[in-house]
Amino acid sequence: MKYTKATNYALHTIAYMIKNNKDDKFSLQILADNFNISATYLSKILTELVKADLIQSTPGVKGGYVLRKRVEEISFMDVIKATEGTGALFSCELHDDESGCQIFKVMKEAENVMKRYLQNKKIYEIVQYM
Amino acid sequence: MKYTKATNYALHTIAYMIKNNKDDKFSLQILADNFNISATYLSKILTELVKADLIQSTPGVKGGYVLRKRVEEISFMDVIKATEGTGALFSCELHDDESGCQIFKVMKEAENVMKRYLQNKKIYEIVQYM
DNA sequence: GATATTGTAGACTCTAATTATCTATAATTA
DNA sequence: TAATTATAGATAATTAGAGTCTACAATATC
Ligand code: SF4
Ligand code: SF4
Repeated sequence: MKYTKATNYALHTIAYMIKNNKDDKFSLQILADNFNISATYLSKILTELVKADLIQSTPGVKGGYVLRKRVEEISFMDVIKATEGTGALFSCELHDDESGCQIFKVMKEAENVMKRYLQNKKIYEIVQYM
Repeated sequence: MKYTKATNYALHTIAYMIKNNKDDKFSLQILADNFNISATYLSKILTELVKADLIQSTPGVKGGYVLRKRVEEISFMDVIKATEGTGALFSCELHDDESGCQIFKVMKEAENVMKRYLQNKKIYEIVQYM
């Protein structure tokens, strides 16, 4: 069980945008060069952030990505949710109804305490130390 | 990012043993039949629990598995650690030194709050409700 | 000591997810 | 219209997860 690299790239991209003039527009190419990955690949990741309404994209000349929210409103969890999805970390198909299951309940609550922590941590808070 | 099925099987096995006379010896075949998986596959999983000293195995006639600890000492985390390993959920190779990294620090602490929760939850506590 | 029983190690297979890349297309500005 | 920028789609490589099968080692019982 590991976070995907996509989550890593997404977190870094947001951190990068906040760090380098949070109101600027950033081009895909510039951002992708930072990680040495292809622009189309990063695009797929950033498109998830667009769908999550964390950033906005505009095509065409002078286009690029720009933050959609105030930095105080962008938490680690917001980004992670966009790239990792919302499914539970623990699930099973042995019984087909997990509700009322004690094992599931514990695992789910454990997941929730982690997520609450990440929801309360904003990315801008740590950017100044990078 | 999801927990592996091996973790699911491991948790269920321990819960099963606690529920069905915690001092008995259980044969691999009996346990595997519960999940409809091959005995050798479950063996690989249970061997991890043996290495983690949670259960003990004895081969030969009248052999099987038996709990190694008092039920008060077996937490969710103990079992999960055995099957999922101890590596961090979040890691990266972009910078090769993660220590001092702010992103890593947040992600690691988030993971830790989940793990602390799971360390405090003992399996026997929920068995009675299954 | 031979035999039946039980767990383990190793080789191996199958599938699905992750991690990408490349090409083509759509939208926008100048 | 041409240049620029993001996105969708097809596709491929790699890895991790999930599982089986065969052979083997250890133990008890006769
Ligand atoms: S007891 Fe819970 S975790 Fe176990 S098989 Fe049933 S629903 Fe799944
Ligand atoms: S800043 Fe931290 S998470 Fe990002 S690449 Fe460096 S070590 Fe990894």
